[in-house]
Amino acid sequence: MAQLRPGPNLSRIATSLGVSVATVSNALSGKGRVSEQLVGKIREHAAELGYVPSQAGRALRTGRSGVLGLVLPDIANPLFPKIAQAIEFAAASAGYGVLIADSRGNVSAQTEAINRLVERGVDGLVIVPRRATRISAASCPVAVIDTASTPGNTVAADHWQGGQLIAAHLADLGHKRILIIGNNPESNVQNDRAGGIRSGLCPGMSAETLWIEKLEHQAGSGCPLGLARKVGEGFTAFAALSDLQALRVLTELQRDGIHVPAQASVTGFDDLIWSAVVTPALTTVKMDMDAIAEIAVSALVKNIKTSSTREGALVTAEKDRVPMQLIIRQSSAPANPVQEHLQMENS
Amino acid sequence: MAQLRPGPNLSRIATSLGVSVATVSNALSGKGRVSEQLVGKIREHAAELGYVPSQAGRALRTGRSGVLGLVLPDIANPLFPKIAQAIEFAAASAGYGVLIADSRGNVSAQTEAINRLVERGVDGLVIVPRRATRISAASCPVAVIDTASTPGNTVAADHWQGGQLIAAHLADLGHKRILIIGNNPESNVQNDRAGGIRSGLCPGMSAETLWIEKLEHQAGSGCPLGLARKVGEGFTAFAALSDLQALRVLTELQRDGIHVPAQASVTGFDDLIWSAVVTPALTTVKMDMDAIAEIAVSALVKNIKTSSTREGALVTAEKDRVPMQLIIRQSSAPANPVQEHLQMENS
DNA sequence: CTGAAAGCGCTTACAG
DNA sequence: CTGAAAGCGCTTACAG
Repeated sequence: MAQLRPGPNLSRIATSLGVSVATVSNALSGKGRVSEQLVGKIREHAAELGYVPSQAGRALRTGRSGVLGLVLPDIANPLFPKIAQAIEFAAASAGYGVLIADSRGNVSAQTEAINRLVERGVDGLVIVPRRATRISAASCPVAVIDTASTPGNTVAADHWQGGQLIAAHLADLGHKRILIIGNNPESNVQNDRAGGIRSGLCPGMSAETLWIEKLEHQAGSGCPLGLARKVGEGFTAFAALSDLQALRVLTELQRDGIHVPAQASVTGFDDLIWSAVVTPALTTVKMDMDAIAEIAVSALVKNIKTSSTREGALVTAEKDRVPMQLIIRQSSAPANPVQEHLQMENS
Repeated sequence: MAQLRPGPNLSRIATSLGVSVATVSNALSGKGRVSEQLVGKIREHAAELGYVPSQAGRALRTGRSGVLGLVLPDIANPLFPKIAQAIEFAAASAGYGVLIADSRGNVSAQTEAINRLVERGVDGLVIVPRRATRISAASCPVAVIDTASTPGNTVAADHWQGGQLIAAHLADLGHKRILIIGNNPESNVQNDRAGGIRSGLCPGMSAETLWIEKLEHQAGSGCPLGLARKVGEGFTAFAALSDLQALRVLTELQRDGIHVPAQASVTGFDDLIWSAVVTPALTTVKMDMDAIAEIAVSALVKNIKTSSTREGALVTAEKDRVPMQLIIRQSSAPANPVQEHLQMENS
């Protein structure tokens, strides 16, 4: 049988150096009590040989794979890149790999995705759940990222506070009538954001909410939202509950000859890739994904290292709310001369 | 020491059934020659017990982890969701898991990411390279996804042909002067697309290329591109080399009072999430990511199963070019009454 | 400070 | 058709 892993293993280093594998293992891991000089010699030799420890061997022995699973409701979601990047970074920093699984489609696909990951032996799971799914305890520690309203949630952006930032910003700009625009009345995230906006309104301000239908991505753009008419009715600010909807709002207004921000302000959420690219650039509220990922991963890792059984439960200790941050861009500049002047200069 | 994996293992099933582990293993894998009835009994019992094979044990024994690595130049890239989703699906269908790594930043980060994955014991690697990186042969099979112009490339969308689709579409619409808009003259992908467009022009048509600077995502929108002036100069079609740039073009034109598509057509590439959402919806050219992923993964899997050594090289046998597909939406409807009528009806 | 030994769970020739 | 045995590479008590 061919040598499957061409690289050297512990015993090759051991024999080559005339010591035992146990000593090599201890020297390399820094755990056992090995003499300084021997440690040096062993490490040097290992490096020379280009030794790479076998994850399989280690995993079999320790019962830990060193891998975390990431389950997403829909990888095609535009927020995904940021989540994945942040989780991957946090995991890599903690010495873990990240296995992905897409629960595209329904809830049963989510369960399947979780199972696939568990079968691959992940030590823990980061789950961004679909709608308001309750995650039935998997057989490993689980961290859930969504909103405070989600049962079993561990950590999330403070969407409510994010909404308040939008409200305060629009108040500063002097807006009185706000139209909140979402596409999913069932979404915890969107409800938190909308609630935050309403709770943050100042006296004299009012808000209505418009739930628009979800677009089929293939089908081309849906019905016009009639936003120009809303401007006619006196709405001057459109607060979308996601940048994707903000984009829809912005382009429809522009197409219908409404000038943004001179005639109406548009704001979004999430600071998605295009928010800085469109003209005018979108004012938005950003999650601190790196912080969220860091909290989720470290909670998971702590749990993994603590409990010696793999029987996992939700890592619920924390329940962190990570504050969001307002990013002011041109789409919500106030429609007064001073601001317009400034805006022209830096555009 | 606590039982790390709570689940049953082969020997538990074996003793519980009074047979040998070898027989259980053979029955479950369907490889060995085990009597029909015994196979049935064993499988049934395994299912009852909720047996999940240990990947670690299997990996250690076989030298294969059953995991593929996916290396991306920048996970924050908006194309990433589609790539990841497609690769994950293709891999899962072939019985493989997908470990991700982000080579954010420079080329050395890419090498590091590859090493991290190799150290985790991936059986093969799917790499979307940065710029024109040459992938130095890693110690496992590698499939590279980029363009035909990329050295060592295995499979990619036919970006050139995609460009030709755009050219033919604009020709059909009666456009004469085309402005091609890209942001990276070094990019193989963008050059292929631009070349395809130019090569597909009909007699009487002409194209110029405008390379715009890359936006810093944080910095807010960059300088205006002066597109309205280009309309004044007689350009009637703006062919962006990616939907992100198309979005920038579309919103700037609209902000400056140019009506799309009445006064100018706008097209993009990639069918990114927002292309169907904006008003007017973007005409674009779509990659068949599922096909690309399927080809890359199956080439990898074939190579993994064939070669018994893990010494991998680039899986270069195929060199497939997967055709792209034109998706016509409102942003490039011709500016004649008939079309405008149709457009109103289905909008 | 160092080493001999056991064992994690699996698969695969080989023998019966 | 079935089983006994070896061994993948590692870590961890335990003994010296």
